Amino acid sequence: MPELPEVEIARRNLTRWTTDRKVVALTAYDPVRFEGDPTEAAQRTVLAWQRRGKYLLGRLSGGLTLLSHLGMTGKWIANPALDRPHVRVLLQVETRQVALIDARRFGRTWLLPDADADAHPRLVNLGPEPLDAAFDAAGLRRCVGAGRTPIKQRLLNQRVVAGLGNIAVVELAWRAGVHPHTPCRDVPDVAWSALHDAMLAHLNMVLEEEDSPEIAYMGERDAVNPFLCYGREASPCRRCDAPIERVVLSGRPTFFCPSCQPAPR
DNA sequence: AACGGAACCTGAAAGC
DNA sequence: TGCTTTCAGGTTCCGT
Repeated sequence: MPELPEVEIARRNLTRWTTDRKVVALTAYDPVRFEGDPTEAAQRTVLAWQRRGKYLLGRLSGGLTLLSHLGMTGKWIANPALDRPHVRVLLQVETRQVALIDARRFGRTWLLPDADADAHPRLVNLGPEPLDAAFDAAGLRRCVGAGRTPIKQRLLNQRVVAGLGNIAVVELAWRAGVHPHTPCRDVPDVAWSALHDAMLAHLNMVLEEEDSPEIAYMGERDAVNPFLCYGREASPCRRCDAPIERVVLSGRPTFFCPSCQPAPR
């Protein structure tokens, strides 16, 4: 269940594993979730891996891009065991192979000409990158706007900001002391810099905490909950000891502290 | 336009 | 123990 930090870690791993190497073969085992002709990747060189929101773009020589979205359970790993289940895409380069593992099959992969990838409908409407140095608290406020929609729902919209997921939004609302239900127009002026700080603090914490060749997502065996509020229903709030509550907002599990994140009137 | 709900999928965990 | 239900860090689509 990858969000921005997990996708960024995948980008760094893929860069380390495949950049400047020649593609021996690209294989798609799940045609329904793969668009394009995988055989066209052979003999090309992997030039670079980029990230936009939760999307990975693998640039190949000769003007082709391998576009990848990890869905809910996708992850790129190096040299998978031969009996590893759920291998959906296999990219073999000189000296190594990397695989997209995706149990739930919500992930999607495309092999497209660069121009088609850059103009892909999934990418063109994405909001700004949270980690862009030019994206500050004022920018966040501007993108979110002043409507009646709950702040959590707005921040989950990839057109508003690209890359934030359910956990990130739960975490940054807790960090900033803002209730997830707060209508955007009612977010206090002083809260915007707190929200922006919280966003960066959360993303950077996860980038550091989960940096590894294979991330164990929540729910997988061995997974440890590294988050401050998410998934901690009924546990004491790390700031004030009040029990964390769980509700459903926009169909997604939502955790908050009723004491440090007072409900909007 | 905005919003809720269903759909797309599977497997681990909880419930009976 | 074993069958059933619930739930999950995403996104699109469709009807009201």
